[in-house]
Amino acid sequence: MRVSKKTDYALRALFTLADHYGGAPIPIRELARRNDIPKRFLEQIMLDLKSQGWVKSMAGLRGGYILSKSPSKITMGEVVRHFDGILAPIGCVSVTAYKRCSQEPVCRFRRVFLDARNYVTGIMERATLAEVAKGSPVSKQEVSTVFIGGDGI
Amino acid sequence: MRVSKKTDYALRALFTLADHYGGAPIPIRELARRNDIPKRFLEQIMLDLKSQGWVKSMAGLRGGYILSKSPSKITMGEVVRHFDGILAPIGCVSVTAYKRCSQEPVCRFRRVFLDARNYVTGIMERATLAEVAKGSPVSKQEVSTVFIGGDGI
DNA sequence: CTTAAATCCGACTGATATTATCGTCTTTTG
DNA sequence: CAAAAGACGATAATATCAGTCGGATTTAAG
Repeated sequence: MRVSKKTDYALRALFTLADHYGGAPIPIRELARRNDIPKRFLEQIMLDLKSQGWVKSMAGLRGGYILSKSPSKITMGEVVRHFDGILAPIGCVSVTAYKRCSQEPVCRFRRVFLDARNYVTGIMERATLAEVAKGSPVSKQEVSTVFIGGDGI
Repeated sequence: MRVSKKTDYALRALFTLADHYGGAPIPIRELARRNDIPKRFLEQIMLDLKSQGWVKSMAGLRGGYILSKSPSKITMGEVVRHFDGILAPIGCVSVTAYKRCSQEPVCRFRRVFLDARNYVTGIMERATLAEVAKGSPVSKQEVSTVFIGGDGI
């Protein structure tokens, strides 16, 4: 799985909308500002999210976007799959975007990628906006924190 | 982690060489034929593998390639990292190719990708050519994962 | 009924990565 | 010396990424 900027931005926007679920619509300008996303780019993304039925829009003054279903009904896996096409690291172990490989019958390492795929799709498909926003654990051994990038968080 | 064709081809060639570790050198033509890889493309890849110290070459008649170290000393993780640059799904959770993100202090979903990264790098770094070729298990059998959503597994 | 704020739509672009291909040169050994 | 092999540098077609742009439409408030 590789997560593109587009997916990243889509998730940022969706989590913001999840925080305000039930409230007034939030305009793109505000979503862009709060999540540090190029506004014109986010426009495209929001239209895409709308066509997938994850958000609803209201045009005009005081318009904007809201989630069109409960945050517990949208998973990170769906979103990544929609924008990046695949959760698996390689086509031969993908369920939803399987691509045949001539070496499959004799491949030595396919099972390793399959293992990775199984774990990743597992957590991604269970990662609903609601549960993730709440901070519910995602895996058994979620270590307290791993500091990456020098100065931690 | 996304696995490119180049990485895929490199792994195919390496596993073939691992099978013949200690034996005579195998020419590119043969590696290409056996693994269904464009020969001219594989040339490039083998040079790259050589510059990384994973294989050695012998020019001339009866020449070809051999592994330059034991199959137990080369991991799939190293190979993927070399060719694709990153094992993590996104820069903000990468250790070896960390990229700062403006939203990191407030990001809701980073931890989910971090979890995926931790699992994937774990198995990839344990996946030596030797162990994988042998068929040894590489995962940690963490079947009873955590339930994020309400409906369990 | 005008206007400002918002979404909607399609085209376009520049940069980079991917997946190779090609021509030529050098090295080795039977 | 000839055949087979690797070494090296250049080129190229295509795809993907990450936006940008211009303008049209919708809506609520004044």
